[in-house]
Amino acid sequence: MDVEQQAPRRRGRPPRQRENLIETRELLLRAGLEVLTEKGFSATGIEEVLGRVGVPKGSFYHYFSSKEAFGLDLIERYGVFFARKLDRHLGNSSLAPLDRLRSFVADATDGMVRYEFRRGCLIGNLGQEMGALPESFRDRLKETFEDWQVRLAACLREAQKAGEIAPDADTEQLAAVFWIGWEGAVLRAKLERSAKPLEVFAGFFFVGLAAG
Amino acid sequence: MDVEQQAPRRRGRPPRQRENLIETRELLLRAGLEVLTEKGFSATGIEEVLGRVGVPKGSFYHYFSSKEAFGLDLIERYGVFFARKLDRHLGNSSLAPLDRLRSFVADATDGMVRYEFRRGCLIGNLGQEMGALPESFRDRLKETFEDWQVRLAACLREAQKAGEIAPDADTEQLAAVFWIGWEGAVLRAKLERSAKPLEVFAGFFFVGLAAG
DNA sequence: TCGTAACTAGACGGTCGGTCTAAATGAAGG
DNA sequence: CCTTCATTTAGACCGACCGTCTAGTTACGA
Repeated sequence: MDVEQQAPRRRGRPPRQRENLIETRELLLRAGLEVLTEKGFSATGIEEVLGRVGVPKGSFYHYFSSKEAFGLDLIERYGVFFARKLDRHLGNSSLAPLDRLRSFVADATDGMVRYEFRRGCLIGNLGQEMGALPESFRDRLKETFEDWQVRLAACLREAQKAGEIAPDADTEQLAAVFWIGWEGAVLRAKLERSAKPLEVFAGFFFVGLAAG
Repeated sequence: MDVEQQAPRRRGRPPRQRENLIETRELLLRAGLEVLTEKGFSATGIEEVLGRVGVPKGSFYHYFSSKEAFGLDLIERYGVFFARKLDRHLGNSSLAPLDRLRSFVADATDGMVRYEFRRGCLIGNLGQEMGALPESFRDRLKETFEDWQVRLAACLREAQKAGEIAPDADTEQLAAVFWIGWEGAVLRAKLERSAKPLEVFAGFFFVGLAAG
């Protein structure tokens, strides 16, 4: 799924008939996502992103006012992309609530395997880097985590109704634990180049769920 | 505990009588630890490290063959420092085994509070950055985690003997879960500038331990 | 006192992020 | 059709900074 290099670009305003052509801005965002999930923000130069898709620097600063703005856009984008994936799984009412979470775990694990554990989670990456990032990133990253947490908590409440977990369990807190641990597992999986950490954490989480 | 700036340095080989004086190399490592736990490896320039302690660039490359070598030294150093801290807690036989782990958690939490959540775990930081780091770091980081895991597993076995956790629990795996989740919690605590993630994860972990 | 090892000063080349100007092209209006 | 203007690309350029390296300074041992 690598972003393919576009053919050499013609100068000037491009013809409107380009419905099949991927827009430059879109191209930059996709490539940015790829690179930043691998290397993070500080370690990535704009030029590397540009090089991947054969877009010159002038275009970048036409579409984005700065690297910081580009990063914020990527966070937004990744948050939406991920929330959609999450909903696809957690909202799948043909499965029992906890099986929906299991299916998300399987999907995410598969995603890491597919890229040979080179790519992690953009939000986790940037969170870790926060010490070196523009302060504007912090709230966005926090909000993104909270958003995911809300979606998971809803699923856990359903699990509660279905009797899969204890009725007095704090679903909000359990959802928080999941994302805390999951990010740790992704980090570790990237380091070890192995799906083991993901399995180990998920396994423990499901056991712990039962214990409330 | 910030590394204080040394007095302006004289040129040339320093007099041997410097027992009270902190050695330059030592100074650089301490400052490096401070900065890298905050900002990671890629985002940190050696000039920032040098500036903190008033050491000129030439000295750096006298003591370390490269930034990479410096980083490897820091990993080694941090690993030892942390293992010692771990042993102090987990080997404290005046406490029940699980209380020893609790005391480590409290100590580590306190450490993060003290630095206002600006500093995280060096190993976790670099692990996340691995995509942009020299490949030589990978094994060191993995080994460090494994080392911590072994130490914790020993403590958990004691807990098992003391009947604090189920006799058939897989202590190796539980130790792995702890470090996976703990790193995630540290990441999140840094992002949120709050001890809550640490508490939330630790709380869940201890409950899950009981459930085996 | 001289030679060498230990250490420092800072120049150097290279890269990066961001800006800026020029050029190319399509769209809209007459 | 032809002019004008908005849109987008090309890439030179600048200042900042990074990691490396060489020349130089100083202490120590013989």
